[in-house]
Amino acid sequence: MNPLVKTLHDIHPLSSDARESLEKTLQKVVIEKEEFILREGQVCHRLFFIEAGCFRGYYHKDGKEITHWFGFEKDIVTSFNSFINKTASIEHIQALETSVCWSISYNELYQLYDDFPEVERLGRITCEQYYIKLEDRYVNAQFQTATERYNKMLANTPHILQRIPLGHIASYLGISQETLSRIRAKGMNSKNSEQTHRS
Amino acid sequence: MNPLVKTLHDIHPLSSDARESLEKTLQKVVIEKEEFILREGQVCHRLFFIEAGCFRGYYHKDGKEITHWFGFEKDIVTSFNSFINKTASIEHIQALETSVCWSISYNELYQLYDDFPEVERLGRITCEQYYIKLEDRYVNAQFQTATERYNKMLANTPHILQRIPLGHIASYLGISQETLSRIRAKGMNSKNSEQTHRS
DNA sequence: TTTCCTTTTTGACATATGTCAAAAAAGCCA
DNA sequence: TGGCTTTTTTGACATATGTCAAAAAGGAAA
Repeated sequence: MNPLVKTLHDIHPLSSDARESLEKTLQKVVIEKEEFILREGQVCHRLFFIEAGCFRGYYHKDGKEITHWFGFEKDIVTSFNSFINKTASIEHIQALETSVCWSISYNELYQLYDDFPEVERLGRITCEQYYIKLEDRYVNAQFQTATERYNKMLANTPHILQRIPLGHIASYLGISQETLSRIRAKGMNSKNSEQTHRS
Repeated sequence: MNPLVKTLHDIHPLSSDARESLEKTLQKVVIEKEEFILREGQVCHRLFFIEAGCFRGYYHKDGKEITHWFGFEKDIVTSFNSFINKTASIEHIQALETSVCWSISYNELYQLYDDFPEVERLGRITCEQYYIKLEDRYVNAQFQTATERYNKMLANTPHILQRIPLGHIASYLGISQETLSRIRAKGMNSKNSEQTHRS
């Protein structure tokens, strides 16, 4: 079974008709490292489900790149506002590793919503889950110190630290790379010493 | 017609059966200024649609209150994570003015989702819209300066500044009240002089 | 108006983080 | 291995914002 369909089916059961339509619609696509699936200013017409690899979304501010999200295996990637409202995207979406995805267009997805209420339910549930994750990130972002944000990342999503250059991570945390470096240096002596074990 | 039902119907048409069920289910409730509809630690079992009035969501950090959202007329208010996942809420929800709301319980809502695909569609669309708004706030929160955040608020949601004490707004913007006061003082001389016109 | 209470502003100083430049370390590959 | 590039760290200094305390301003009620 297509891995996305399996993931969805585990969240909420799909009829065999819905499964079949989904499988027929999803397109497999391989994106090379550094390649873009969306550029600032374009309208995002597709969703991507990551089977393997990772992506980042970023935009430019004062000449600097601001990375505001990462996507990994089992994540759904799109420029949300652009996809839903058909507006020009403010962000670039770039593969950080050569990645394997399953992709569906806006029109295909909405046809499935019309044909299969279970699919629309999955759409609703998925959106709710992403909302909750974003809300958590939001509270972190605005109301915790940089050190707290880094430590939370170390505790909750250490895989990000292992796969992504620190420059992107600093940007994601909303601090300069130098500040991130200093936060890491301080943490070294204490119990959170896993960084020292890298080979 | 119930104002929430009208708002929903304008987004996506509801069958008369669905409208009727909704109207039957929604409970009108008046909440006094300063009163809470949810306390930290409780599970949030209900959604509230604001017909008139306003609310804030806040939690405590280092002994201080952190306000992380406001809700006004036509907004839907709940502790999202708690409502969806039935977990203890980390936030308090408090009326900032005496408010009139329409309320529905989790079980009632999910019964409507089962009975009427149009209602579930509205649930999906509403969630998508709230996601987009939150994403915008997130990008603001983490990647703009306090002055930029304040000016954006002045441009996009001036009604908030007129209805809510500056202490709450400073907290919402992620800065101290003193810093907000200084930002406002600086803006005074320039074109954004609307604060000076207050009677 | 006068008093009282709340909200907002101002001042002095402390701290976190940013910026720019350079050094050090790590990764890559011929 | 040696040389080249990229990534990460370190240092010196600038700036934004926080904290605490007090003053000023604004609102409500007698």
